[in-house]
Amino acid sequence: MKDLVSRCPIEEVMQVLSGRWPTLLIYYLQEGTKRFGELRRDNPTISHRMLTLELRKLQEAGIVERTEFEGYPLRVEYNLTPAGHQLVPLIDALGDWWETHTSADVHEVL
Amino acid sequence: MKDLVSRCPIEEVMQVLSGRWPTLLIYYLQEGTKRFGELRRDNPTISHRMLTLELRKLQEAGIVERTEFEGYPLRVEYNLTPAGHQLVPLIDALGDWWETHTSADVHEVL
DNA sequence: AGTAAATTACGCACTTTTTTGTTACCAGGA
DNA sequence: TCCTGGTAACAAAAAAGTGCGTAATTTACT
Repeated sequence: MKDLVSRCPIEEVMQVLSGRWPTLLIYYLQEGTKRFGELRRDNPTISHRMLTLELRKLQEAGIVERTEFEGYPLRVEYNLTPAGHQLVPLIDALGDWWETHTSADVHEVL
Repeated sequence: MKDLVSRCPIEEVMQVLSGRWPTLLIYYLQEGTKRFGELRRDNPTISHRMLTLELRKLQEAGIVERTEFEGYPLRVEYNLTPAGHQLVPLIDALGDWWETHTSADVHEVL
């Protein structure tokens, strides 16, 4: 998904939230401040390249805040911004919708 | 995003909604029944292969319903399912969140 | 005391994998 | 022949993974 096809805000959010990692990272950051290495341990299958890339993207989108501390070894902390926190219930709502609509329903792919 | 990393419903929805097209297609189908060709005209930059692929995915996810009519030339109609309609406000909420949080805010990337 | 090694959060270049696009082809009636 | 709504095969593009390097300080060993 290189660039957008419309100027619709929905397309813009989805560009940020699309993929396996954004919502997972938001989910873990919701628990509180996390360091780079902690996030790696939280999701062991992400590569460090992807993790930095995704964190940068979320940061640019104003969802995540990055704080770098002086000293060695380098220490960096990640948090959700206020906007990021506001986003959480919306994402949860999607999860809830999915659960309810896949449980009772008719269209099951068996 | 080949397969999932957790059994979290959020990851499952995002697998379906990720990418440029799913939300756009839902948006257009919200207007009512659409035929394959109409959807192509609605989003001229999608390739017909992608369109079929995405529609199949949405269909399997229980968001879209496909109705095939006998006769030639072949006629096929697409609709949102009830679950699909319920999903719309949730997606809109994301768009609204994006709008409000990118407009007033501090983290602008200029 | 002196040296070696580990630590943290990446960036960069290169390779592999995955996704998307392109083209050709199908059916049968107007 | 064109129309519709596809499918299948191959090609191109994009995304993701891998391994190496880096910085300055602690810790580990001899």
